[in-house]
Amino acid sequence: MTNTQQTAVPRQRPTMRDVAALSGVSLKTVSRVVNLEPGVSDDLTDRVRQAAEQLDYHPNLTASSLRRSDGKTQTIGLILEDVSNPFEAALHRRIEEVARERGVVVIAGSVDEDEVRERDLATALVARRVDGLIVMPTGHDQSYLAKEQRSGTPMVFVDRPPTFLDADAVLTANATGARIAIEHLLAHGHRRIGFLGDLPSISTAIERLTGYHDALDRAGISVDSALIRQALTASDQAEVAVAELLAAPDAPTAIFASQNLLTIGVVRALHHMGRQHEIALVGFDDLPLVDLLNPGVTLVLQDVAGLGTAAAEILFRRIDGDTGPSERMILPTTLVPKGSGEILGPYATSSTGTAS
Amino acid sequence: MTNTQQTAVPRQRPTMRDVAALSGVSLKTVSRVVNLEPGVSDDLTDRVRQAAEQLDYHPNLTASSLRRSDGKTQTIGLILEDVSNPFEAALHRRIEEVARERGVVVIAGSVDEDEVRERDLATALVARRVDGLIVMPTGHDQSYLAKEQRSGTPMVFVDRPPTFLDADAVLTANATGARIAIEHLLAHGHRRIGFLGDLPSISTAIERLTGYHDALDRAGISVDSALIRQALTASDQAEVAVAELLAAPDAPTAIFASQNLLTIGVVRALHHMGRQHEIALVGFDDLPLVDLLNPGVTLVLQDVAGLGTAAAEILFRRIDGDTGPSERMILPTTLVPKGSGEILGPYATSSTGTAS
DNA sequence: CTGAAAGCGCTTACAG
DNA sequence: CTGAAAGCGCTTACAG
Repeated sequence: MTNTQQTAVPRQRPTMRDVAALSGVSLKTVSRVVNLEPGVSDDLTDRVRQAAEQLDYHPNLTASSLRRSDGKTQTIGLILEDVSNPFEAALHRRIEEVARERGVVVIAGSVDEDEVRERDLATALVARRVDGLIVMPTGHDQSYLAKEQRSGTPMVFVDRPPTFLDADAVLTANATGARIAIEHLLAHGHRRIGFLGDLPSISTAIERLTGYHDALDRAGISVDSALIRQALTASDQAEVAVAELLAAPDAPTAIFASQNLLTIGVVRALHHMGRQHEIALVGFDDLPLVDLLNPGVTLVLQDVAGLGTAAAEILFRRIDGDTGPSERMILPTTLVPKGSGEILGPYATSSTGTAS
Repeated sequence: MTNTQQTAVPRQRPTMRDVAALSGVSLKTVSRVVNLEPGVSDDLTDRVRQAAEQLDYHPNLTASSLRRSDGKTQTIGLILEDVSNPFEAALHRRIEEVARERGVVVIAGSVDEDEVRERDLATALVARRVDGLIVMPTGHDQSYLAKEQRSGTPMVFVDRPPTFLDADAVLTANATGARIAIEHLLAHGHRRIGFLGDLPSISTAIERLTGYHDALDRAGISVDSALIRQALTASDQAEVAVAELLAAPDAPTAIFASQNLLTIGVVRALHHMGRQHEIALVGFDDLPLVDLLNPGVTLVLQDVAGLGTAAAEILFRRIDGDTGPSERMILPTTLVPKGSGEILGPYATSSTGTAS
């Protein structure tokens, strides 16, 4: 009756050997019962179960996967830029759900925009012999993963395609999404439309700029490079850029923010200037609470759930042995009018805006 | 010169044995070089390094941890309600950062509010022999973890304390935070203050209600249970609750939303009714973009970074062998006035509001 | 239906 | 300074 619970010495974890000894059978019989292999008599099955229960035996999956012929660890790796970014956290959740149905867990990690961290994390995951990898690439060269790929670690890229590597990828139709956003603004009577973009080293940033060009080209409007501001990575930079754009002569009457942090900066700038009902705005990517703003912010939404689910499903097909040629899946975007994108521009006609 | 790269058969991964054979040394010497153990001649070290490079050898951490005397997998588990919830995703990121400095990766999983999933995830993590566990508990009984704890898996609880289990916990001062929120509203001349709460089965929900009671008690105001709405789990429920509260005779002039989803519902309801400048509001937990609303929403913020960092640091102290009595760390909140909480109530005096 | 031996890829505990 | 043998906890490939 002494109170030794608090300072209990960590007992050794029981092993199959312990269960075998207690139930008076061989190791192999315990293994059969634990793995639900058929062909063990009811009597022995019961004895093993009771012994396992009594000892509180829990199988060691790492030992089992080491010996097992397929070598599966029932673990996959997920390389993100930042697990706490809402878009990526949503991606993570979808991937987790697909994995969970198969008894697989996910090791996720953040590499910011650091190529060295991307490689270090990949190494750490491979060292743990994950069954596969889902990567949102940061660096501009994923050829370092080719050896791993050939060694039998399947990998799927998400949101951004791999560079210098042939692998599956699940992407958003960034150019088309951006083009539709610009066409929406054109339809509402805007001709001078500002573009706010992220680092041009990020493939999605370039694709969205391409969509901007495409829309203007199709409309026969020449692109004015003074309206294009790139390499913006944070909302305060976007805020400054908007102030500058609107202060210039021949200022834009509408703005396209090609990433959610930049959209925040634009909203902030317009509200501070009190011009939120005058300058039209369409943003790329979701933003919470945006419908409570006045005006609401018109957004181009990616299919985050679709991206995550598809990436995970393709990965598991590969893990299951599919060796077909690499696949590229492109998911469409949706433009959701909320108010800011429907502000009429100087070229608006009486019929403008009825389409949306 | 045939193009076999595309259909390359997965080569077997090279092992230490392969490196030993190629460099003409023993397995043990390779192990010494790989683990940077001292006392290997420069000559052999070079030969081993070259062979490893040539074969593209990468050590198998799962095999090494199986044999290693400390048995560490350099992996920890994180049990959350939802990895995509902003509060939890931020927690995840902080924990990841602390882990990364030690070469440890994080397996995180979501259990929603499902006790069965909580146990299943814990089992999956233990099967992989994680070095420790950080848990945001969902169920109302964590005694099932006692055996794991005694078997030597350290664990730290975060955000919510464990039930029926003695373990470290890092928590927010929920009652105090709620009390300060109510005192803020009282100071601005409100006497009838609505309370919106989550499921009373969630400990933090109860603590925040306690803070509400405390503030009113201290002010000598009797609690009117008609103003208290509990078991609200989603923003639309909060929206309905606000409509009902404000429609009642002797309606509240201020509202305290004790959780971020509920705050969203209140904002939505007030904006729809056009009463956002009339009814005061303080919310618990962070909400993005809230400063762009009109009025901005006054919030009680938790120290998310502090919670995550502290939980991880305590866990690693335990993993390193600290066997001291279990610790409970309570982090303070911060009230950030943004406008909605400073709307004056019917009992406001001329000096009201100067304090904040 | 049951089990003894070997081995997954590595480290430990020795011996030389 | 180097290495041969044993073993971490389990599954494989047999044999009975």
